[in-house]
Amino acid sequence: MLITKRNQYALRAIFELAKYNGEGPQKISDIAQAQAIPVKFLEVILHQLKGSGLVKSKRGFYGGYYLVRQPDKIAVGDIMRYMERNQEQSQCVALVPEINCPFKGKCAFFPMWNKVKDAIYKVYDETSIQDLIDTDMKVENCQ
Amino acid sequence: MLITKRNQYALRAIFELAKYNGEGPQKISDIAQAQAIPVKFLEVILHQLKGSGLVKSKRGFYGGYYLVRQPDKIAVGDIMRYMERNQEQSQCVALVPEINCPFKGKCAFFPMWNKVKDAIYKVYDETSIQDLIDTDMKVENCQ
DNA sequence: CGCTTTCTCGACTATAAGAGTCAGGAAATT
DNA sequence: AATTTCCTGACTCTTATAGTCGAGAAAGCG
Repeated sequence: MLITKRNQYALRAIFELAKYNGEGPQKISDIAQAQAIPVKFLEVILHQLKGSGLVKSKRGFYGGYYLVRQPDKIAVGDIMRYMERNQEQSQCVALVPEINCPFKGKCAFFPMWNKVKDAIYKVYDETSIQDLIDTDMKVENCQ
Repeated sequence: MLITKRNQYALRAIFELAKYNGEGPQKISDIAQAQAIPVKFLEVILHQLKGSGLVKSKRGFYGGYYLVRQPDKIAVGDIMRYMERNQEQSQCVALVPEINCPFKGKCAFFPMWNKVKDAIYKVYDETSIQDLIDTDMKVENCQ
């Protein structure tokens, strides 16, 4: 699979937060239900996302998660870049861990993999969470 | 990993065949050695690739695999499309098997995933095996 | 012809990344 | 004080992918 569940869930969680942006913190359990994500797994993911500075949380009765920025100021690329940050350094364009590459520094495919990566992130960077919400509304109305 | 080993090996195998294009069939074992691919695994992959019509094989003493088309007439996209053909129908843009999608037909992310897929295949289609060989020569000379 | 080389091909096992869970703890709120 | 919610590390489970095995069949060689 091209995109891990974890990353998809991260995207969907922020998408869900954006829907209720300005209405106070949203509970993990509600987000999980709305986006069909296992609650415990989402706990882990949202906690991880705090590190990105995109979301903050509040504990207690009226607790939950909320967005720090407006949905139109958050690009999908911001989220994906954060979620993939650990792989970035060590991997040849999100593909082969460089340590295991038998063609270190002499790989004919390297430039192409880079182009692929750039092309993917171009789409990610051109898509804001607000765009996704707009799409969502269209889809809901049509069918 | 974005690209499976299997698909990378398929690409590398055809790349290797292209290097010796016109010099008769190349043995699996030679290709495997040159591209650091487990022999038995490569057997499976090359056999699979016959179905694409890109390669043919010959058994016996001077046997091996060879390209049907010229390297400049083979795009990386041709290979990748063939290797991923089974996933294509059932998967939402090489991502989530549609059967398991909780948002059937109403997914706000669907258009973005399509754009991503198109962007990737645009790069693949614009890169011929001959391009990779040209890149390879440059890389070899520089270092 | 018999021998070697090479591809053929289904069935099998192994591995590792990712998915998801558990259990107890800590802060807010009422 | 009680309840609700997030916090957090350590754990297990699952599945796709990777890779192997072994017997067989065509092609050429001498």
